Amino acid sequence: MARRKPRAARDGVRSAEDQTVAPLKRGPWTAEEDEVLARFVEREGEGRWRTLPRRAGLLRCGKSCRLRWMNYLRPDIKRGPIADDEEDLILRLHRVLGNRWSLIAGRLPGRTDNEIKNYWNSHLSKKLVAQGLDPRTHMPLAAAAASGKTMAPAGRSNATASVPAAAADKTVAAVELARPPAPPAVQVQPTSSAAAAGCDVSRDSPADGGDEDFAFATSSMNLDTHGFEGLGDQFIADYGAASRGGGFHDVMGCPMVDDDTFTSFLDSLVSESQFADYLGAGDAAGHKNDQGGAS
DNA sequence: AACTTAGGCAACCGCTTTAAA
DNA sequence: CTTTAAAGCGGTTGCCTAAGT
Repeated sequence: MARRKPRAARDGVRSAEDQTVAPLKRGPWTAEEDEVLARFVEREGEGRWRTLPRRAGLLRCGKSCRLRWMNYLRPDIKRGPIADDEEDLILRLHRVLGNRWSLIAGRLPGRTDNEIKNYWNSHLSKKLVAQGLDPRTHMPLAAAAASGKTMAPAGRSNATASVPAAAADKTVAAVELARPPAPPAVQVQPTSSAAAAGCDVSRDSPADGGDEDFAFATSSMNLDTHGFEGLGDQFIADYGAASRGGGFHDVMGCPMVDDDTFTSFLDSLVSESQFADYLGAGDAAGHKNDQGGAS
């Protein structure tokens, strides 16, 4: 449901994308528009969003069309309330990934990043607070307050605010993992270490299918005295060794893992049994089950 | 019944990265 | 190498509605 009054109508400002001949429509999508868009995309396929409105005969910007399709019209969208197992998975993934909504959504078939983000903001974050946990760090609120170190907002905004774009990377976290912070629990921030190591810690690229690498994600973990999920940092090292068959790579002076490794790691979160397998046998060869990239 | 408040969520904004020209 | 278009992401906004007073 759309209820937002078009911003242009509120402040008279039009974006560059709106500087077109016909005034673009904003706000709620009508059933007719939905039908036009859905039919067009089904016929022509996704992509070329910028020109799609004109080709489809819609008075919307391409961005709006893409968003509408991705978050609402796509045939594989799952409707209905978030199930308990989905909620549990979101919690676990968020603990690892932070506010990487698209990546989290990529592990919940049929769910969109927007949906998960909204669900988090309106339900889960409050749930954690009610349990005495910091929704950003998943640490006990008292501990977080005492340490004065809380997880910076995950995702690009944080990264961009503190790290030059060119400094983004897949590698930093592994460096941190090799030297986990001393207690009390501290949320590792990619920023300083990235800068120090000259590594790149920002978002993943669309080209890699949307999967963040293991390194960045783990940089968002709570590397407290118990390690990830209380399993201990050794798990991380073991996991990397098992899934790569040779331990973490070392590239440009920064140990790192590839997308497959990280994907397997995420899959292990999706499946408790797989997770247990990793802990037990360390045989990750049969567990690679990439479900695709982000939404 | 009328009014106020808070929650939920779709849509939009600003920004970055990547690829193509 | 530079510029531009396209795609994608996370944060924010603000309308609608249910609950509370």
